[in-house]
Amino acid sequence: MKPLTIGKVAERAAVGIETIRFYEREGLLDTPTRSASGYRQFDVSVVKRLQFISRAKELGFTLKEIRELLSLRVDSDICCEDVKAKADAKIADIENKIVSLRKMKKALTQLSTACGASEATAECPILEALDGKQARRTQRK
Amino acid sequence: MKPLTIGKVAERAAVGIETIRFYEREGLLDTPTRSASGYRQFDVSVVKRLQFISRAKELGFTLKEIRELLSLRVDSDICCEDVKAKADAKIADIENKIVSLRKMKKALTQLSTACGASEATAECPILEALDGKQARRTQRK
DNA sequence: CTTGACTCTGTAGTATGGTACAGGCTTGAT
DNA sequence: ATCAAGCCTGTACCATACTACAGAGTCAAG
Repeated sequence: MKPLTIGKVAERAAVGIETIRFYEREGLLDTPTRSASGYRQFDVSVVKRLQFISRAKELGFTLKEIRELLSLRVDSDICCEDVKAKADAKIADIENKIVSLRKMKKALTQLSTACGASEATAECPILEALDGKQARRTQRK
Repeated sequence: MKPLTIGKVAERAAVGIETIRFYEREGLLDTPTRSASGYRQFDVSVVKRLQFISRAKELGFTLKEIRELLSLRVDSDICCEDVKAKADAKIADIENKIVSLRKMKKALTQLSTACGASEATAECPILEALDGKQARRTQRK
C-alpha cells in the first residue's frame, strides 16, 4: 500500500496537519517512516487512529487516557494480566460515564416534556440529574 | 437556612475555593449575596450545582456547554419552544456519546476476554470501536 | 485584644491541547 | 526551468480551565 503524506492524512481524518505532528510528539501516533527527503509516510491505518482520538476526546478522555487506551492490546511482550486489569478499569470508568449520561438525558427529557406541556413547573430538573454520584470514591457521609 | 462561606462550599463540593470564584466570574454560579463585610454567602444548593459541573466536565462537556445546560429551565420569561429545542439538541448529543461509549466498552470487553483466554490474537480491537462515527442524526444500523 | 484561620480583590502563572507563523527544502505540473 | 503547493523544523502564541500568590481586611476562640 502506498503511503499517505501528512496532508492527505489530515484531510481524511478531518484534523489539522499541526495536530498530527503534535500527536506524534505526544506519543499518540507511532513515529512514521520518512521518505529520502524527510517527508512523513503514513499508513492509512493512522486515519482510523486519529478518528478514534477525536471521538474519545469528545467523550471526556484526556490525551493521556487515550494514549493508555491505545496502548492496550494483546501483546506477547506485555503482561496479559496487566492489560486485562487496565481494560477492566477503563470499562468501569465507561460504565460510570454511561450512567451519568443516562441520568442527564432523563432530566433533559423531563424538561423537554414539561416544555411541550406548557406547564411552568420544573424549576431545574437538571441539577437533580447527577445527584449522589453513583459508585466509587467519595463515599461522603 | 444559614448561608455557607466559600470555604465550606468548597469543602462540601470537593472543589477549590478559587474554582468557585472562577465559576462565579464565568457565570456558572449566580452572584451570591454578601455579608456586611463583603464575604460571599452561599445557599447549600450551590454545592449540588458544583457537583453537577464537576460530573458534566468528566463527561466531556465544556464550561460553555455546562452553562447552557444549567440555563435550561422552564421559565415564563424565556420562550419555551427555544428551551425545548435546546434540550432536544443536548439529548441528541448525549445519545451519541452513549453510543460511542458502548462501542468503546464492547471493544475493551473483547480485549479483556482475549486476555483471559491467553490468546494473542486481537491486534487492537479498540481502534475498530468507533469506526464510522454514528454521526449526528443519521441513524444507521 | 491578640492570634490564626478565613475571606477579599487583583494579577500572574500553569497544564492541556492545540494553532500559527517563519524560513527553508521538495514535488509535480507546466 | 519555474513556480505554486506541500512538507520540514522550530518557536511562539492561543483558549480553556484552573491555581497560586500578594497584600489587606474579617472573624472567633482564648
